[in-house]
Amino acid sequence: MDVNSLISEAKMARTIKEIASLSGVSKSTVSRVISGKGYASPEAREKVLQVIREVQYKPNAVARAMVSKHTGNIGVILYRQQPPIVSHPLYGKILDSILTTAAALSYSVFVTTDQEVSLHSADFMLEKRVDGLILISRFRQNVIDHIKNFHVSYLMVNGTTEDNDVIHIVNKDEQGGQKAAGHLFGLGHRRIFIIAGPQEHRSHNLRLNGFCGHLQEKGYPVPASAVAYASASDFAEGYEVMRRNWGTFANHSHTALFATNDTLALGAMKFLLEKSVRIPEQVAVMGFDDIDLAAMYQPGLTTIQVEKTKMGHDSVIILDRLIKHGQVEAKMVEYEPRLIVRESTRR
Amino acid sequence: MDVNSLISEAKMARTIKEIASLSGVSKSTVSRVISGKGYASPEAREKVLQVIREVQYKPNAVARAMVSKHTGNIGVILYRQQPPIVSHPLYGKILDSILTTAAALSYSVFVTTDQEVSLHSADFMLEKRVDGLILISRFRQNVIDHIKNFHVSYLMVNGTTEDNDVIHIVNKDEQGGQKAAGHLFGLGHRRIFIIAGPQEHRSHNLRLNGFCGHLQEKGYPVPASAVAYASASDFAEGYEVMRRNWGTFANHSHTALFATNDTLALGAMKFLLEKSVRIPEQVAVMGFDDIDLAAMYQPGLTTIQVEKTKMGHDSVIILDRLIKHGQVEAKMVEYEPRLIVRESTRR
DNA sequence: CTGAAAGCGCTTACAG
DNA sequence: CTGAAAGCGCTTACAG
Repeated sequence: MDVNSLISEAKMARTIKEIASLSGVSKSTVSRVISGKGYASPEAREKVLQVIREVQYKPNAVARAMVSKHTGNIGVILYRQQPPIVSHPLYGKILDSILTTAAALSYSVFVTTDQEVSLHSADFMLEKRVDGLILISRFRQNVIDHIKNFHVSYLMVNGTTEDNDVIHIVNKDEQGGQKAAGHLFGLGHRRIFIIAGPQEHRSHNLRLNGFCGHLQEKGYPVPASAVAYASASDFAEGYEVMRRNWGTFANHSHTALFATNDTLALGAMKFLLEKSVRIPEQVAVMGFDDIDLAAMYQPGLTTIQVEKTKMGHDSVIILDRLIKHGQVEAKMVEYEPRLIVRESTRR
Repeated sequence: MDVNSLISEAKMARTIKEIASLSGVSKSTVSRVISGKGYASPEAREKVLQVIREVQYKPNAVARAMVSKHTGNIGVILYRQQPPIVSHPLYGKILDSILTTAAALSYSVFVTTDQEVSLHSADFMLEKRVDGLILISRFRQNVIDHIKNFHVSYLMVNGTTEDNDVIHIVNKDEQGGQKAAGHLFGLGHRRIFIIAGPQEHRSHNLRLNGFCGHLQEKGYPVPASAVAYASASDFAEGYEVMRRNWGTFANHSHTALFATNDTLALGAMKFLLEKSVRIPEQVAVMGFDDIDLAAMYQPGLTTIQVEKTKMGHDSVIILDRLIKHGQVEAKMVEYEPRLIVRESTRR
């Protein structure tokens, strides 16, 4: 059978063996010209390359992985009880950046989601023999311990864990909380209401602490009555918490509102706007994260910017180093958050 | 070497061979108890299962794929020139649904992004020997032709192509456009301004046609001066187009605005709100898609809901059938869009 | 019910 | 410079 008759057939998945026979050389030689390592005469090389082009041969990455012991795949596990998964305003951005960076380094990426305590996704990724794992959000210690048990590179982005062995990529949330407080305080606000997201999340907890700590230092400790704890961190909950606390809020003549993330802040802001509260004239509002929506809202939301793109990018770069060298310089990478002032606090 | 000494070692990737020797049976038997097909004595089964548990054996999916000829992986290629990729308000939702459904069917999913004309991602997925491919958004014909060349199941979600061989999963955009026009017309609006997204996108084009067609039927054809063409479909562009057309808009005393997607509508709305235009009293505004942001905005945006979750879900179900049976009932699956009325058109 | 053998599509030494 | 052989970790007939 000659090359042309093969070309006219429907393209099936070819093998290196077929390429070898069509080129009149051995499998070994084909393998060498494809990989570019090992010798091959110019003539052999030329012929092989030509055949490969003609039959549109695509090397089988599965077979390659089988012998090379690495798949060129990484897994991203995003803990979420339910959607939004990738459409989460913060994690989606981190993931975008992970995808872009991974592609540049020729990794393919599996994206999975799982319950906080479940080992299922992790096991699945382990079976697929991913070269590395990126954990986003909060994972229980049993999941971490389980992953640690196996020889796989992994790290955690924006996560919660007391485990110091785990490589962390995080925002300086406490410092961000301080900056937020500093901004509002500098504007003259003394009676500030706070909507605090779930405190078992490291970031919400640190942001709240940073915020309150700064005001305390200034001599204006935050009274317990000025903090409302949200049981979730989404828009609907922000709206609802504000609604529930509307009485308290108005009675104590608060002049500003801080929420430990933008989504909560925006939910609360929608409620305030519905009540015809003028923002920022009557109430200044601040969030945290700088999700896209913060700039889109009217009025634009003042916030503390988390380096989502940098976090995603660096997580892949660091994971790549971990995969290739088995170790990495620092256990903890922290990013300085930045104050973004928009109309919601501007006078 | 006995089981206990092995357990105490760091867990390396085990092989079926080790399990066999630890259990005192052959590889074949181990394979049979794992797969559950083929006979194995209760004693053998018990012993093997116990050893597997003890050493935390994870079967190597790569080796499995090598022989079974299917990887259990599917690839999602999302065409995007640049971010947002997964954080795109519409595609992110579709992807969430794809991830959830794929997980339920035990598929792992690769998420990649690519330029419209590039074959790179497709080739990469082909080399990884994915069982199937989901194409989201617009792909040029050369990419489609290229994929078609290989024996891989694939389909297109919310995409643009004249190729009738391709299985499509789409929203009834033209009908949606008619519904939008019907709603505004029913409210008494006769002078409606339109911001139309890039017309090379099937959906923007059909939405515009449906909208204009309906008004024409009612005897109120849309004058060319009432349509502004946007060169992109994002928020910034919506804002900018509204800004540029503000003069025309006000002069011709338009009472309503329709944009071919929510993001454009919201951008325009932000501009109007900044100009202190009262919505909906002075201008009613409508978008299309029903992204999360539409409900979050103040005022909430009236829109035409696209079945994002259903589209994502069904794309996986259909792809799965295609993978398993090589064919599928219908070439085209269309969803009926639904009108969602919110404050932006409510009086 | 069980094991030895062959084979999936590659790569990697090792002879020549 | 090139080819034959072994092997990656499984599964699948095929004998026994």
